[in-house]
Amino acid sequence: MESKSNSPMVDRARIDKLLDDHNINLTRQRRLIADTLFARHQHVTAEQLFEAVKNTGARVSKATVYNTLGLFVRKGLVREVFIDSSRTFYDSNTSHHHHFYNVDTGDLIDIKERLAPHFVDSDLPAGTAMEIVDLVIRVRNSS
Amino acid sequence: MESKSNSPMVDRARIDKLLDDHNINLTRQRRLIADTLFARHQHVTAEQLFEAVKNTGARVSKATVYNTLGLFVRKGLVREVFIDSSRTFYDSNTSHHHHFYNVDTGDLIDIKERLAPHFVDSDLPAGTAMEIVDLVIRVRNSS
DNA sequence: TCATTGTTTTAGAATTATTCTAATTCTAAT
DNA sequence: ATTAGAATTAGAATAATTCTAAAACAATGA
Repeated sequence: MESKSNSPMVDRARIDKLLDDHNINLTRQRRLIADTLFARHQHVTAEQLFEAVKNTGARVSKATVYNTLGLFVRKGLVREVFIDSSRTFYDSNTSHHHHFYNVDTGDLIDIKERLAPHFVDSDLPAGTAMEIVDLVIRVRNSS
Repeated sequence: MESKSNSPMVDRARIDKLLDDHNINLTRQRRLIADTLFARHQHVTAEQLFEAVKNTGARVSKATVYNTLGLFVRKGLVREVFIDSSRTFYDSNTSHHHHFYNVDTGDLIDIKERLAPHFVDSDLPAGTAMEIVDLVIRVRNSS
């Protein structure tokens, strides 16, 4: 039994259900991208994901990787983490957590503890509601 | 008494001293950029600053605005705040504080209180040292 | 079943933020 | 003044991201 897929067959149903549960229409490209992205918990850039998908032998354009990641973000499947102007990461873990970013290695590491301060509505600017809290702690290798 | 400068003469000495105190060589372009940037506390993108400088009648290239902002960041005169892939703000206030970002208006608003969690060395990944804590609370207009 | 129409998705092309590098300007020494 | 080296500038190149026109798909009716 052969397969061109980059993930074991047992995962196919899981990925399909994941997309379906989030009201995302199934397409060949979206499956390929999701297979690679959700193979494990990871932080990847659009470029890295594009390369990873390409390495499975699949043909998907970079624009589609961007479009699909944007869709996944809107649908709550992945979370965007903005590190700097040329490093937007996509985190396959959407649970509420924060990140260490190692400026020397480029690694993004989860902060397990919920150490973020708690904000209540009255803390926010008048007429606004909280969307999301982004906490990134930049660290460097202590040489 | 006339002046092509976009800031009152009383500020000239202040700006010059500011750059000098941070070991930044004075040049025509850097003065023009700093005059506009430090006219008041503000959060601006490189593009906005470029336009603002241009509106004073001065001729400075956009590349120089980018290069100069990068230099100012390295010298600790301004702080970079990464909001998303096409919105890097430069904050003329370098004191330790965080931001509300209104996704509807694009406004960046200081959080006065030091509500960020306190991290000690042992909280950090092994072999790393803290660089900076970036906390951005995204809010939206509650319609 | 097969057009027809409207909707969704894809990906090449265009855009735009940012960086790079070659040319220019400045500084210091002779 | 002239040269040599360092610092600075800005036009050109790059690369991340978005746009849009074409392609694929879905739904409807003859």
